[in-house]
Amino acid sequence: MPELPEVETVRLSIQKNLIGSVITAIDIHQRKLRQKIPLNFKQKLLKQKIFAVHRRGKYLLISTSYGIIIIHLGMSGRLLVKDITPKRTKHEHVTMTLSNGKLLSLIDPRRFGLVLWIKTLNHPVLKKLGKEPLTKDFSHDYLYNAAQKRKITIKQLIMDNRIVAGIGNIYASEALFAAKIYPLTPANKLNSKQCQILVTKIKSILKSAIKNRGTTFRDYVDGSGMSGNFQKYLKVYGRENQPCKSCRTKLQNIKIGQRNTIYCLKCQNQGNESQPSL
DNA sequence: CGAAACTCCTGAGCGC
DNA sequence: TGCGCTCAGGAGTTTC
Repeated sequence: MPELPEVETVRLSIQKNLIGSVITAIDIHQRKLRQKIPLNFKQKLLKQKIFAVHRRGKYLLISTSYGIIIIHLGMSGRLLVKDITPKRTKHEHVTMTLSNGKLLSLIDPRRFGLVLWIKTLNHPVLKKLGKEPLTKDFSHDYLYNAAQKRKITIKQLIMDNRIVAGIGNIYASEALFAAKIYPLTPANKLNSKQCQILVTKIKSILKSAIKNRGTTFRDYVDGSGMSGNFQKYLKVYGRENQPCKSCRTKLQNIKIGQRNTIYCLKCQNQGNESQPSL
């Protein structure tokens, strides 16, 4: 499930093949994704040149000479740059032929992904997004202030893309473990120090995951089909009933907002007065 | 307004 | 071997 580090890894792996290329053909085999791919998608983008590939949260932004392609990989999405082959693979919903002889291909079995053409960055999908976690704007003051007004759990807060963009279930779970914060803690019960530690851990974990080219748990691969490495460093995600890497206590699983949340009962103290150490 | 429940979708994994 | 069931979950929508 691609979160910020996986999307960034895809971006880095596809950008060299895209920049400077012209889109010479577009084939849409399945329009029904999270939103329907508009009928004018092809007409807008045909013969346009690609200038840059950016990322915002979990969204990829491909800038062309006329507008921008927004791609979200949802749960099971893959965006591959590959050689042109005669037959299309299963669940290959959109392909774009490039002037350099490559094919940009979106494969998404569960169809939770998104492909849109937008004229400018001033679009509702992007405007709703919160802070970019690896920028200075995402500070402990910002998180603390955002948390003060909210009764939801801290895990739900950091997974809310309107607050901070790009953190999903894997990295939220890992960051809370690293910060020694109990995932069910109400957001407004966190003190300033805990926010500071949490922000620091979110940044360091995301950076480390990008360095390791993301987490391959099930489906995820980068733009060239290569798996990530960060799964080797996961401390809680996917480790229900296994011993905590820090204290050997059996890790617990709870549902928070319908999502599995693995945590250590001992390391992630339930008391607000706990003073997590760095 | 916030919060929680519900919705979309398909492959994998399971028991029988 | 294959059927039927459950689960995974990002983000939009609905309900209260």
